[in-house]
Amino acid sequence: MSYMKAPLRQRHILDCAKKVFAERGYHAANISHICAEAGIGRGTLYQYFRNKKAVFTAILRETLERVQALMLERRPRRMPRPEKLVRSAVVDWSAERLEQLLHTVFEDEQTLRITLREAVGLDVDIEHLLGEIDDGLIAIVEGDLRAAIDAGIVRELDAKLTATLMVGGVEKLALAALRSEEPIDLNAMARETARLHSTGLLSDRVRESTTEEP
Amino acid sequence: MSYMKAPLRQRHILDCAKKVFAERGYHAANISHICAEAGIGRGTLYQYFRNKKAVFTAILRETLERVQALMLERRPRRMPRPEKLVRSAVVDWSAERLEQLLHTVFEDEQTLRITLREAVGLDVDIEHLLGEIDDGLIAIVEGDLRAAIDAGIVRELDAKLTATLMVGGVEKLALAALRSEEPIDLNAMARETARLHSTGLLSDRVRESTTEEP
Amino acid sequence: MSYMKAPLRQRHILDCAKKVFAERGYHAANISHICAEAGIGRGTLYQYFRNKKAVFTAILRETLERVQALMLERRPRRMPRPEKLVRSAVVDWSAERLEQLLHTVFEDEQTLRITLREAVGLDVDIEHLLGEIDDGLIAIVEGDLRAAIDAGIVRELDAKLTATLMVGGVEKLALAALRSEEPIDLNAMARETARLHSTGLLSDRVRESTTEEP
Amino acid sequence: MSYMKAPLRQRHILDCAKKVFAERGYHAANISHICAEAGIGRGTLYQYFRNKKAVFTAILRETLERVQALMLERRPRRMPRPEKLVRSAVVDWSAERLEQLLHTVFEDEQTLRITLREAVGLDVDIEHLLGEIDDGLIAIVEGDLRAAIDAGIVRELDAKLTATLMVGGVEKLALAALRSEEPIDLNAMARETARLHSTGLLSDRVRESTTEEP
DNA sequence: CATGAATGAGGATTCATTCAT
DNA sequence: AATGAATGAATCCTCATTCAT
Repeated sequence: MSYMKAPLRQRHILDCAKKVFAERGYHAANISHICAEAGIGRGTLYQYFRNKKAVFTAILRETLERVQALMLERRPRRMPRPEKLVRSAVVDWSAERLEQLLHTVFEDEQTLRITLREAVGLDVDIEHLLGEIDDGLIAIVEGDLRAAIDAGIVRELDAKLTATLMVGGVEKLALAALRSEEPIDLNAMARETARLHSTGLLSDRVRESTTEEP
Repeated sequence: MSYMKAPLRQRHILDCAKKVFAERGYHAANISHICAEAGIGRGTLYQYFRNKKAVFTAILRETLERVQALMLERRPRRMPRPEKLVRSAVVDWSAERLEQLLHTVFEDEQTLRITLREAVGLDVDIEHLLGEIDDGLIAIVEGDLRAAIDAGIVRELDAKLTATLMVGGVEKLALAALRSEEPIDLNAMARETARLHSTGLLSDRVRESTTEEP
Repeated sequence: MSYMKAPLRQRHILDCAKKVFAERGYHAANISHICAEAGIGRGTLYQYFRNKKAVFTAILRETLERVQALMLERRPRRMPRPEKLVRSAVVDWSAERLEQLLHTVFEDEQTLRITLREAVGLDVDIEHLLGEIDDGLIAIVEGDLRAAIDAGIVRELDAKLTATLMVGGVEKLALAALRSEEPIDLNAMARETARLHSTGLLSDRVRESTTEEP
Repeated sequence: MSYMKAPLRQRHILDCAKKVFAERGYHAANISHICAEAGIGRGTLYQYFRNKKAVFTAILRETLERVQALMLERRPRRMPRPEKLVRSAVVDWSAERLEQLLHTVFEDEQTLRITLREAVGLDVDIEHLLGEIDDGLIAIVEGDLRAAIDAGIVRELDAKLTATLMVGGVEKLALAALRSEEPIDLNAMARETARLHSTGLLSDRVRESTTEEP
């Protein structure tokens, strides 16, 4: 095809592959599909990637790198004392943190689709990568949680487990949206997740404990 | 191999296929693997299932049927007035409901693995089945939530969205356990999920709203 | 199924097989189709026929037997002297003979279809049977021709070759009708064939030979 | 095997396939046989043809194309007045036309065998192609007949039906020759067919009609 | 006899990958 | 470097036939 410097072309192939994998899934996506999308010959792809799986893992690895970059970058900052805060402010802050996380990791819908759907259940190596991405996501949320616990904003709880529940919840919202072919609004999802998890389900009418006077 | 009446053999094949699919995933599992596991010739399988996909969907369909049976069966009962309840009791009850749900739907680890991992991202038909299972799970939790809202136990909130978050959360716990090859303790997961979602994250030290006096 | 004496059941299977083979052709017709049509179990068929091919050849053999019976039966009779005859009478007689032949051999449309279409190009044994049927048909026409030549009604010509042309012609008419899904009118075909072959194409205006005076 | 540019290789495969199909028939011919004959790997064939049937129909389609080309090319020319002609000249001319037709359409014995034997009774699509070939052949002969009728050389008759009879006759001769494994002499067949059909069977001694004077 | 459960040889087809040009 | 022609391992699936019940 047209001239392109090697790194540029690699980037180009990766973008096309991401599109094709997102649309068809790993197995249904052929090397031919990717090469056609990229406008290159079938042999050319093999000058940039060792094999099909290498193309796929390269995509996941980019996602993982974004997650890991975020882990380093998002050192928990000092937090205000809880007495200075109202619940709604915490929810807002929490939602923003989650939004930022989701937007960074799932930078486009294709990445979301690949990570949450097409890469699932493929192969041990890919499963491992997926695990690392998940661990990263959870670790980030967990970090925030720990900081908030330390600051007395969040009560004492199992931070990792809680982070897993939160990430799983928000991902399920995304999956449901993927399925219904609605446009995906990560912000709304983050906001709802933050709200529910912060405040909990129970009505104020439920008593705190038995020991309360009648 | 040995003689077996049709319905029995079908059952037998299905059980073996479930095992093989859970162990190797859809694509890596060959018809030969399943037949070897079942101790039958390759042709025999085709007397009971149209093709490989039909075997797989039969497994999912059984799971779906359990979900749907539970939907009918689990009509929400009368609930006590919230003033009669303490939080821990609600959490216990909620956890029990979730446990029951998980145990019924994911009756064994193989089913769990197939539903949450191996069936993901395969094909539109399978995706559709998975969607129905998910919808069922969520609808069941949603029903409980609505009943609790009506009884004043749970505050007013988007029941479906909340149910989705809860189901997603608990499934993520299960997935994480699958990955780490720990034994899977659905009860613990249900319990933790119920606790977190009931009570929320925030410490009591965070004020309810700005308007409160100092 | 219902009780049936052996020869009767064999007959029944053969009739059903004929129907199925005519409708679907040899390869597309499964043993299952035939057994379903006959209302018997798949194993039962093998008590009456050695294998699939034996069923098919049995059908062809019946046709062949009809042809051979006709060969014996249709000894050429005395024919009138040609001077006693007019062309139209000869055509009529010839058409009748051909009609009789076709009706006897192709006793129903299924037989016609199987003999002319479904049995063609299958296998050496079947090809051989088909050849015998063809030879028989041709020999019968040839016999008539020879008798007519001896009687001076038909001019001296290669009787076998001529018979082949006639049989081929009328079969082609039948094949064309099969293709167009028109109802098959063997009588009309016989009549037209007889007429053309008797009289020839040429107009009277074409001179007999060069030596004629101007 | 060795490198070959696409169109050349396609041609090569087609020629080899023709040979194999002619020798073994459609069902007995495996893809492996064809590839072995062509000296290529099994996968290579699928770069040029979608599937086995596509290879076969490509062969038939080439035959059909030759027939259709001939239809366009062979516009009936002016014919002399019948009074200028003698029968033998007409027969010669007619035979030549038929020879030309047969040689063009059945350019080799393989094509003949495939068209008349191996392609018969296979499948609706193939049957349709065969029908088109037949229709073309018949239309060509029919065109000649109509021209000859217009010129007064051939008497008034059903041109299409007559053409069908002629084509069927000559094809039967070819089939008989195929069966007996004699070498196939299309010229001789054309000649005999032309002669018989032109002149008819009847001896001159049969009177034209009853109304003739004694 | 009748049945239908079990079988496995046999073939078509796909597609990632290699390699000559 | 780019191409696309060639490859063949890998696998699903069909269906005639056998045989236990």
